[in-house]
Amino acid sequence: MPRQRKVTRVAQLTREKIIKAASRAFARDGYEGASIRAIVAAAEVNQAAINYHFGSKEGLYRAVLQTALRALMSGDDAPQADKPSREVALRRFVRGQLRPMTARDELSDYARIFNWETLRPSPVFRKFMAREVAPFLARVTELVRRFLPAKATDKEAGVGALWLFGQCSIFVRNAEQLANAPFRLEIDERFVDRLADTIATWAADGLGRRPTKRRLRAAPTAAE
Amino acid sequence: MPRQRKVTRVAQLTREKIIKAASRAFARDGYEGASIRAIVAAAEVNQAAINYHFGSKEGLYRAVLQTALRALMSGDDAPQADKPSREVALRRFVRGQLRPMTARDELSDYARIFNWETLRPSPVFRKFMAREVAPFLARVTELVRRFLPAKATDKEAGVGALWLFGQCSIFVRNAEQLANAPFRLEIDERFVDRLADTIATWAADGLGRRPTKRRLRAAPTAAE
DNA sequence: ACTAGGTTCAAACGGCCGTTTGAACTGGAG
DNA sequence: CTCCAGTTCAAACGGCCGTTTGAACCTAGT
Repeated sequence: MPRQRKVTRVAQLTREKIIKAASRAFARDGYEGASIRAIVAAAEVNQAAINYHFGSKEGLYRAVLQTALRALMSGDDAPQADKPSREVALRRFVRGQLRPMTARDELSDYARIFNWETLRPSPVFRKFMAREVAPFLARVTELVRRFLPAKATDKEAGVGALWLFGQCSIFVRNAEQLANAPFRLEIDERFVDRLADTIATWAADGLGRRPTKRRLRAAPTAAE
Repeated sequence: MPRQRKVTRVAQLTREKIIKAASRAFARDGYEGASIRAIVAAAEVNQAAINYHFGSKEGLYRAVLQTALRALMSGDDAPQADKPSREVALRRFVRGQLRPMTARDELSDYARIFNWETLRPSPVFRKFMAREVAPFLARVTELVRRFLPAKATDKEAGVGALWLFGQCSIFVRNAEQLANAPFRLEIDERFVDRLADTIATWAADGLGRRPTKRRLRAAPTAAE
């Protein structure tokens, strides 16, 4: 599918309908699990429209990832301005990460798409996104660095950033099941606010002290 | 498929070959992504054998989950005996969780199967496993409780347990990609040992202090 | 050695998948 | 108004999926 020379208004609307429906489908079922037929049914367009407008299912996914990344990156420009303390910045980041636990919108769809990618990276993601997420991660790395000793290496800060992501993402991924046994938690805005407090505090206290390397190394692992 | 009255030796061997190949396939591709044809090819058995021995793909998955749970539960009886300090116990747990980062065996397959389940719970998992994993999680909850103030509620300890899981699982899920940009880490036993030290220390320091509730609540979230 | 029942096998079934096709239909520039 | 590039559409294609079938093949008990 070579680049179109002209794009009519209705065609642009079709594209947007498809991307919107596709975002929901890819978030719910993953790239391979989502089907073209389900997407076009939700978008109320013809099946061939996807191959016409995006070339292939993979091309559509690429377009969805572009849309997702643009939305996730543009969301947090404003709070950059007021230079909050590291604790406030951390708490804000954590709360933003936990947002999909209660929110039910396109942003939480995008977050879930990236969750699928961490479990089974698609070829599209590997080639197209690997560099695009780097600046996003760099921002978290800088946040983490504000808690680490000055001489911490880039790799240590990167590990810290990933560590921070992990603390949030497990609650997002299991949000639905937290309501059931054995947790029996009521997931509402109030709960997520308190959870963000807890995680931010625990994380800050953990990062705050320099880890004493090999302090516990004498302990043999269970699996050996 | 009603219960067999007799099971020959060769038939039992066929079942084991299937479960072994299926564990790898389900771990790699997830329940829906793994195909019967790929499993029987790896196991070198006839395609109809799965429906004959397990009734359906879902029945096979149930059998794999049973095998996985049995292996995961039996793995950590021994270290219970010597009553290690809470720090040593924590470090040991973390190292055990990180094991699949370097190990390439059935246990890491099982761990990955459970990772799939947290992203997209299968009906089999919901019905069959919901109660079975409870005791497994209870053990982690007790470990977390040793770091929390005595008056911490069950729900708080449960949140702490999940928090601890999250810190480990993100490294396991992204182990493959840590070697690439922008991390460029060399994942070997030495690295995982040091990572376990770091996580255990950070987690212990975080849990060690009682979180000051609402300390940071004044900060508005970025997404609103 | 015979046989009955447990097990394997190749083939086929219907169904969903992503993609292609070619004709029918528009809408905006001339 | 005309016309044609841009777009929609219904139908079909080949391929992979889980499952079923019925005959062939062991194997253990008599």
